[in-house]
Amino acid sequence: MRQINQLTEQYADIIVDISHSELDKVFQYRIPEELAGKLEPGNVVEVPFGRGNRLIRGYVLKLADQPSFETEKMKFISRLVTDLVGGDTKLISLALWMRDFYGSTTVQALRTVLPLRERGAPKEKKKIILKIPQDEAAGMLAELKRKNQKARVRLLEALIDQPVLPWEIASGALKITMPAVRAMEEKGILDFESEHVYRTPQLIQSLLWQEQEEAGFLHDSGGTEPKAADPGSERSIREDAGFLPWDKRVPERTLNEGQKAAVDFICGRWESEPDAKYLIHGVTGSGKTEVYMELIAYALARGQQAILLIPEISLTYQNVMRFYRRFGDRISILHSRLTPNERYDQFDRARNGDIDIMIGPRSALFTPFPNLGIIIVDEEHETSYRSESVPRYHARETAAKRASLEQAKLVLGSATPSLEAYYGAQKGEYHLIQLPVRAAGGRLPTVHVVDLRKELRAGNRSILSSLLQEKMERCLADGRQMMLFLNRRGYSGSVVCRACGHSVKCPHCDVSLSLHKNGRMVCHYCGFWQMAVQECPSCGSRYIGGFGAGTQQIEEVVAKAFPKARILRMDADTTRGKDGHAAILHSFSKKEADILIGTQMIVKGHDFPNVTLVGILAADLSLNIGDFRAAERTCQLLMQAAGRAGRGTLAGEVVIQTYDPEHYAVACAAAQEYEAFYQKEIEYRKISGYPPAGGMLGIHCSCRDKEKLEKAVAYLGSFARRASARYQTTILGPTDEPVARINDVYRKVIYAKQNNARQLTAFKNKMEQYIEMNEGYRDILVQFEMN
DNA sequence: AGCACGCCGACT
DNA sequence: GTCGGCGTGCTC
Repeated sequence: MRQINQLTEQYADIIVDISHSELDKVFQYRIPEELAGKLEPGNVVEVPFGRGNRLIRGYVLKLADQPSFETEKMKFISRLVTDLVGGDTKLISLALWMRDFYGSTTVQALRTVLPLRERGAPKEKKKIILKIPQDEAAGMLAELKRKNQKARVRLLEALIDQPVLPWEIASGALKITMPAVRAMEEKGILDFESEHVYRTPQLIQSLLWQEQEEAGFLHDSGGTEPKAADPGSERSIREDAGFLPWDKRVPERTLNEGQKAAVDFICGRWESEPDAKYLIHGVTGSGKTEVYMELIAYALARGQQAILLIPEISLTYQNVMRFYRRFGDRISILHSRLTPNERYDQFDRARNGDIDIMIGPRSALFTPFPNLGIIIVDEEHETSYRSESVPRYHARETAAKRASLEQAKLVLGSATPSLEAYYGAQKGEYHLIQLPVRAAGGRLPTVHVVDLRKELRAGNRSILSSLLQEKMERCLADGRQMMLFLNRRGYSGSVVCRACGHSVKCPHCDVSLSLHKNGRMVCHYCGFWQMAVQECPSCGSRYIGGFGAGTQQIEEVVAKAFPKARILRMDADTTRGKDGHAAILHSFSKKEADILIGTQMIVKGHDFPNVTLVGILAADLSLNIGDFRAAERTCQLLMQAAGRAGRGTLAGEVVIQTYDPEHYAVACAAAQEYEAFYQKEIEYRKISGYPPAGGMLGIHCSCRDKEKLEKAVAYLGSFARRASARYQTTILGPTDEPVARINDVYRKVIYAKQNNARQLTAFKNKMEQYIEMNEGYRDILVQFEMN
């Protein structure tokens, strides 16, 4: 018996749950008898670690039949934490790929890919509390100083200043270690407490979400589908959305020629090209969603599951309802308001076969379906597909990787594809599918371009050109609605002195404060505010005031020009409330307002059939942001904004105001010619070696200490230049990030360009290794971003 | 990261 | 001589 066990004994390769490069390697453990045969890759276990054998969490990477470490020294796994079915070998491969490609520790990658259920009440907050009176502590401080017990002196000084001290501060800034605290605790000087902090009750959060759902029901009938016009009120829709099996449902409307061709094209290759990738380039309103639904239905019919990625912003009730109507309860939806536990539960349902379709932002990509058939990335060009935390993965690229691991289809969809996707299509990595006509039969809008320089020469200094004013009048007279879109990028509303040019900056961030109507100057990065100044802090002049156009100012101007019009404004301020965003859109769709004024957020994926006019107030503002994607962003934004007009049966018009009408981003958007834009832009990328023509690595460094950062980054830059000879990379920088300081943390960046992805990854690894080895980067947060 | 082990300076 | 701080090195 024992011998048989010996012979068949397996060993578990485990990654310990400590994100430290020194520990970022495989540790092998023995599997106790009671767990034999029960472990699978992806399981979470508790293992004894270190001399003290303290129990820590670990991830099972794989099982091995042969030990790769002396078995005598090998310890046993203590217990299985989540006794759920593992077998997530492919997701683990995906995590390891993410680690290598984007740069992170194995744990960080695993944590992103295999989200964990938080245990009971694990969220502990450790604190140190001074137990003796402060004057007594002061006496003790003198004694400690005499004894030269530096660590304790630092701690006591801090405690006299602040009797309750969070452990993070003590261990971080003060470099206090556990033994020091223990000793002082024993002497009765302080108390060491770990207080259980419970996260916000989940119930409230889900209620908030439901509330938004309720609001969504009310205006869902404003959707484009003719079917929604039935007298069925919100109640019957809800019941209809109930729990019929998906295959009992009918397609919500028949597909047009183009849609049908797209579906046939992809389904026709389902078997013969199991890991084929597709890019659907469909003009705004071309009905990509219907195509997605057919593809998903096809996958489901074959016993496969589907993931639909959407940008967070377009997770509106209208969109979601259409899927519910079609697929019923086989769907689950992730959204930002789910707690980690709730999110985990949804993944669990996917694993158990309770659901077949997952819809959600970035993170939905990691849904552990047993037989994934298709991944769809809607609005593939959206910037929110790039994660801002390590590993800084891009959902489009990662989806492609997962699709090939699972032999699943990948479908990207956009009206304005990213250069990456379109370039991929040109190279034959993606099948390109064009949907050039609007599904509802509507025509693409007529676009007018207004040269603001001419306007100024003609003596019109208003934000509204005469053409736009004219169109607005017409639109209002016809009882239609309009959207005014301000393409702004942080400049607007800044407070500038007209005498000396001084602009008022946030004391914590390197951005100008924005002047708001309530007389406050607000920082849009950290939320800092102060009352508006009356005199210039620099020269004392009284000629200081708001400069540039913020949405508030535009609202005022429009209100003055059209006193009878009902205006809604949507920006960071008016949507701050829990559901401000949805409430405003809801109100606008109910025609409670004639004019909707807003920033980027009004552009994304909302259908308002009664909107016939879209005004873009300053098209080129985002051209000057100093990012190689500036032109791409601008063109996409303009085309998307223009696409908001004439979504129903009514013809739409668009007025683009610009200082730079000749710029190809503006001109191509105005002509609605994506292809032309792509040709110009890819040429520029090729010449200058920017993605997607070449690979680019961003090394983002940040630190609270400005000098330390500058010094470290300078060294890093010169090391990068020395290494660049071997890896044939071109180094740019170091330079400040576009926002050089946020919340008192300074930020710098170095870029490396290299056409060969493999070489660039090797270069990244070299840099990673160098940073690990050098003490000088201890306090610097370094993040890699692969493009 | 976090913990034990061990060296060296201060004080009974 | 001993106490205990703080540096050093290792973790299957």
